[in-house]
Amino acid sequence: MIEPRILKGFRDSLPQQELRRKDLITCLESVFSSFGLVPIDTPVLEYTEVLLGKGGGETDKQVYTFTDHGGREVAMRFDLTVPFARYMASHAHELPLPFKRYHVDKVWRGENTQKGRYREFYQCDFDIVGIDHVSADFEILLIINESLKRLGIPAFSVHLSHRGIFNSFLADLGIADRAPDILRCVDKMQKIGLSEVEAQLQEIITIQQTRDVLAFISASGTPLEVLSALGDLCGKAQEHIHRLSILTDFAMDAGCADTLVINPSITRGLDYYTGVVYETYLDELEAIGSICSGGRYNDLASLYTKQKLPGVGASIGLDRLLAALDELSDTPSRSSTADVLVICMDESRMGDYQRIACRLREAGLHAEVSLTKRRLPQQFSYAERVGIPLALILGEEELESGTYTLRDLQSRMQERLQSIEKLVNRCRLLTGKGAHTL
RNA sequence: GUGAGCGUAGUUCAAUGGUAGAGCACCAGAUUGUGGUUCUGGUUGUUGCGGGUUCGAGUCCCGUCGCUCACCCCA
Repeated sequence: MIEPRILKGFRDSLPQQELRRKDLITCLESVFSSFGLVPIDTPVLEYTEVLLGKGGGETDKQVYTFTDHGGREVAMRFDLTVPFARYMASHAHELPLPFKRYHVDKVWRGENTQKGRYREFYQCDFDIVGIDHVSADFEILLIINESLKRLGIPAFSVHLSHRGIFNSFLADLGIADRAPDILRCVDKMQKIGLSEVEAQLQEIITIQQTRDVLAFISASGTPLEVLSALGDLCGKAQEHIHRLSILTDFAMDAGCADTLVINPSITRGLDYYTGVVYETYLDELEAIGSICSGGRYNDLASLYTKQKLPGVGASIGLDRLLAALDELSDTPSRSSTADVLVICMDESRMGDYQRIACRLREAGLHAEVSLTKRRLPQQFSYAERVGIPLALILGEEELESGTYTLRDLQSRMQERLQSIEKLVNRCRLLTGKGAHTL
């Protein structure tokens, strides 16, 4: 016998979790579509040189690579953004610009595991490519907002910053060459706090420079107040600050400014961001970290093409978001999609059971039939355990008289219905599924 | 990848180196067309896996796999 084990950092998904994930993805996709974004797909495997580019970075060590049967050096995608850059370079001439896409799929990273951090996980990306314009930055912000609202998340905030402002500020201090280290350090602000960041910064730059940097990232208040403070600290970045202020104006006009926070300590670790950057936190679950982040990257496709393809986008951490939704909602999750369980009273009447179940299915209801005769309590318990709300009892009496006994498993009330139409209507009412629902 | 802690029944947890246990859950029956109570009976298991020390290992040692935490990085 072979032990049915699975690899570290890889997981099976039981129906209960998988249904929740699918529901979540369906909801997000409907939001994306409502903005006119279209779905795309790219291969799981790419040439190693395509994914790693010039290479040398920290991500290289985490990428699964191997030599295929034809001697090619191949790599599994570790995010959806880099393959997308390659995709745009390959197909830009076939696509309308600006191009808006979304992509939800698995990616792989061979790093060490931790709670909520796995070697195989889902990413959910949405981007607008082909224009470098504040309107695109704003639309991404709006999509983040709408997504979280539609998921029923009560309170969240989108933290916004701009790489260009910070870089210009660092250049003024004469420490632009250490920008990547400083950004990485400042990015930990949320997690390790101000004093720890200060200590780490002093190992990179002077005490005075550290004070300046801390003053910069500590600016807080309303978006307008922060922008004004940044303007004082960083005169050469007026263009970038102006862009953020237009973005803020748009957000106010669109009625989504209440979730907006300008937070200069947000930098994003990745070095390919060049403009606005986003991080999204749940007010009630800050400890879980950012559940949606992204930003503007204006040089991403330059590895693959001379054509200028500026883009802006964001990525939702589905696993984190699922964990968050689990904590926030108290509704029990189901492991069935059925609305009605047709009870088996007599195995020789299976044809009748399925015939009636099909009538329910044609009416848009999900009907599952018990395949063997078991004691009634067992069939009821099964339905309740997997989350099927209704049971349809078709015994000798009902089949002879053409009637239907419908039981509400939760209330344990049941009633006799005189026709299939009445049965359908009653099921729709009890499950909250209107006639229009499919 | 580096460092640390943990791994016993489906689950939550016990067991001075000396016969592997309890609650909950689960299954069967009392009740073959009605599940929430009660009663009776039952399975709870190669103590993650593999070696070693010992008369004897869940317990001590080594290795391995997995989980958790920190670093790193990030979703």
